[in-house]
Amino acid sequence: MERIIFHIDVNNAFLSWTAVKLLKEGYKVDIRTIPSVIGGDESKRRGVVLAKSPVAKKYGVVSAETLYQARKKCPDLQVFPPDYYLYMEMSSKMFEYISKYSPGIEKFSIDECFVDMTGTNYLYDDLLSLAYKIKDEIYEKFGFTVNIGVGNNKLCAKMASDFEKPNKVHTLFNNEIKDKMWPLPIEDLFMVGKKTSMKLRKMGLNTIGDVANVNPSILMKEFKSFGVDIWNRANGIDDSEVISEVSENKSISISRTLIKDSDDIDYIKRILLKEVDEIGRELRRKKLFTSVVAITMKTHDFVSYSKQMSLDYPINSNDDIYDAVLKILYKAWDFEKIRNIGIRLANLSDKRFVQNDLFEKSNVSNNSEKVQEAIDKIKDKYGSSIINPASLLNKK
DNA sequence: TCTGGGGTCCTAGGACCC
DNA sequence: TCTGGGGTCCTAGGACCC
Repeated sequence: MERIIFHIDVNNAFLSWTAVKLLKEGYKVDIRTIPSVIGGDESKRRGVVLAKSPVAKKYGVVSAETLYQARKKCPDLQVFPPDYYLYMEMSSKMFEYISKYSPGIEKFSIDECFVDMTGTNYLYDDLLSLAYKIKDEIYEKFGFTVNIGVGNNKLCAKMASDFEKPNKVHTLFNNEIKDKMWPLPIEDLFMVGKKTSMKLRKMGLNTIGDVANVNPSILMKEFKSFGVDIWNRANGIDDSEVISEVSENKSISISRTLIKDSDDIDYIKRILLKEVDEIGRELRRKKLFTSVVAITMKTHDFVSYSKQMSLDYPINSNDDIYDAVLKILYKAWDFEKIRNIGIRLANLSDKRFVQNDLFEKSNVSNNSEKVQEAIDKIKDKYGSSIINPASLLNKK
C-alpha cells in the first residue's frame, strides 16, 4: 500500500512562540511583522540568531549568524531572548493536539514531526483537506502557523513542508518529484550541507535533478556509502518508518561558552562541577547509567576537540562522573585558553549491572546513591540552587 | 560585541585477538 | 631484509540536523 506521510513544521518556531506569548502579555507589536530575531545573550558571548522573522529574512538575516552580522544587514533589527521552557510547553501542546489524528507521530525536533496517515481511513481528497484543517486549527488554537508537507515517504513530506512559507500545505507525491524537486539547488536536499554541496557543485552537479540522474557509482567513488544515500534522496527514495516510540538517548551532553577565554584551572573545574551537577541530574531523571564520559572543548581560536574514557562499569552519581571528568581533563587539556567546555555521557544503559562480588565498593555506592537521590528530590522541589557542592560556595 | 547548544551517524586508524 | 587477514572494540574527528 502506498504510504501517506505528513511533515508538520512550525514557521520560525522560537520567534512565533515568543510573539504569541508577548501578545498575550499585552505587548502591542506582533514581532513576526517587524524585523526581529530571537538571539542569545551577547554579553555572555552567545549572540547568534536562533530564529528570524520573515521581515528580517528579507534583509538577508540567516540562522546561526552573529547578531553583529545580522544588525549590519538590518540596522533596525529587534532582538528578543529565547525562553526554552515556553518552547517546550508550546511544543508538547502542539504534539498532543496532532496525535488526535494519528497514533503514528514521530517527534523529529522541538518544532517538527512526521505523522503516518496511512490506513487512517481517510480518502485521498480527505487527507489533503485534513492537512489544511490541522494547519488552520493549530493557528486558531495556539496562534502560530505551521507548514505541512504531504508525501509518500518521510523525505518527500519533509522536502514539501519546506517549499513555500509560511502557513502553507504542499504535496510532493512520487509522481511530482521530477517537476517539484529536481529543479531545486542541491543545497535544498535534506542532509546535503555546506561541505557536500561544494563537492557536488565541483562535480558539475548543481540541482537535485543533476544528482538524481547521475550514475550512483560516481557518487560512491566520492562519498562512499553516503553517496548512495544522497542519490536515493535526490530520487525521492526513502523507506524509513515513522517511529512513534520515544527512542532512548544514545548520548547526553552539556556545554558552556565561557564568559571569557580561560586557562584558569580552578575556574574551569568549577564550571565542570556545575555541568556535572546538571548533566548528572538529567541522567538520573532518565533513569540511565553511563559508561563513557567525554570532555569537549573549543579553544580560543575555535578549534574543537574531545577526549573520552570508557569505564569498566556504568555509573550515575555526580561524584563518579566528576571523578572521571577530572581524570580526562588532566589528560586532554594542554592548558591552552578555552572558549567552550562541555561534558558528554555516552553508552547509556537502563540498569547498572551489579558486580557485588567483585567490588566491595558497591555497598558504599548504594549508600551514596541514596544520598544522591535525596539531593535530587530536594532540588526538584526547591530549585537546584538550594544545594551546591561546597567548592561552589562563595564563588562567582 | 564575531562565530550557541544538543543531538545522530559515519569513518579512519590503532589495539588486540585468533 | 619477511611483514597474513579477519573481526571487534575503542577513540577522535567531522558532517549534518534543528
